[in-house]
Amino acid sequence: MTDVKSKRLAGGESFETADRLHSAAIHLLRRLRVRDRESGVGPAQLSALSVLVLGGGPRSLGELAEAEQVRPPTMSRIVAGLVRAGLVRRGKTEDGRRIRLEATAKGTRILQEGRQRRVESLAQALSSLPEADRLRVAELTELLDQVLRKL
Amino acid sequence: MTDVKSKRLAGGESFETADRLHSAAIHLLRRLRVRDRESGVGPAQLSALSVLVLGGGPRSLGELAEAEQVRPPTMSRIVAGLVRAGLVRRGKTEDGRRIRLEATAKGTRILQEGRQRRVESLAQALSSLPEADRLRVAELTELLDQVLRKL
DNA sequence: AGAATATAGTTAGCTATGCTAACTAAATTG
DNA sequence: CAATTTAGTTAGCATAGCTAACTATATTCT
Repeated sequence: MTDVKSKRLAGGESFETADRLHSAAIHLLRRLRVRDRESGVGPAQLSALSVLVLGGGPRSLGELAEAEQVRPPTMSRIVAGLVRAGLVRRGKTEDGRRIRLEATAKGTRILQEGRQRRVESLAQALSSLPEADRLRVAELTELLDQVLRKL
Repeated sequence: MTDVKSKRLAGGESFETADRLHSAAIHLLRRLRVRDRESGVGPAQLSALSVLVLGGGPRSLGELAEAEQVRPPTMSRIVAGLVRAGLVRRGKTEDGRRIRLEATAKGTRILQEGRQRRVESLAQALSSLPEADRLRVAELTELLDQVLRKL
């Protein structure tokens, strides 16, 4: 398992890039997550809420769990917190087992505000880059989205 | 607070890019963190350990807390877990209040293995890209490092 | 020197978030 | 219509975030 070379053969020179990308993502979120605490909503709740608000409408609990890569019991509790806080509404579906989860107006507002705060400082850092680099980052972010779809 | 325009003036058109970059980072880590669980070491412990192993040598608890953007009591408990698991060693310094935290050989090994696993799937996704795109992702990573230094 | 203050870490207690195991209720299948 | 499968919840455990309050060591001030 400590044999780095065999893994490099599998991943090619991509390993180095992957490692740095991973590290950059960690440090990026580590900085931004501090601002999330201002919203008074936990990080998992905020993330689940963002799927409901930005991810295109209502979902079942199982779909939410899948999107967030957590187990159903974990999502069940996260949703319970969101409902208690009045940020998400539980609805019924044709299938009596499934629930329909939808963000409330308050939930949508809270999420947008938090998102605003979070992204603000990152946007400022980007602004300080030279024009050319800024455009390049925008361009490459698209590419990154493509890579993530393959994960 | 819901006035997006005023923020866009502050951050310029960078806001859109920042938002997407932020989202990409979230999704990236959401996928990779699942594999971290295989190591049997919690995410906060793993991250703190990585600072000690990859961040260039021993640190005090306060420095670790700063690097991880958490409060001292939180880091105190994270370190306690790492020491209990034999991954980190507590040492003394000239200043009797400060402690010197250093990764053990086992800690270093565990971290490298986990890092390997984590990055593996990302590296594979990168490998499936056309050569040109792969180089562009590498480019983005460099730019991203620059941006992070400004955060 | 000795008292007052500041700094580094820890402990205690709260909430949130991950998990697995075991349960309930509804739908589907045989 | 009984057996199985599926969706979600409940219970119980560990980790990880916080603040408040404490201990111990250093530093500063009289």
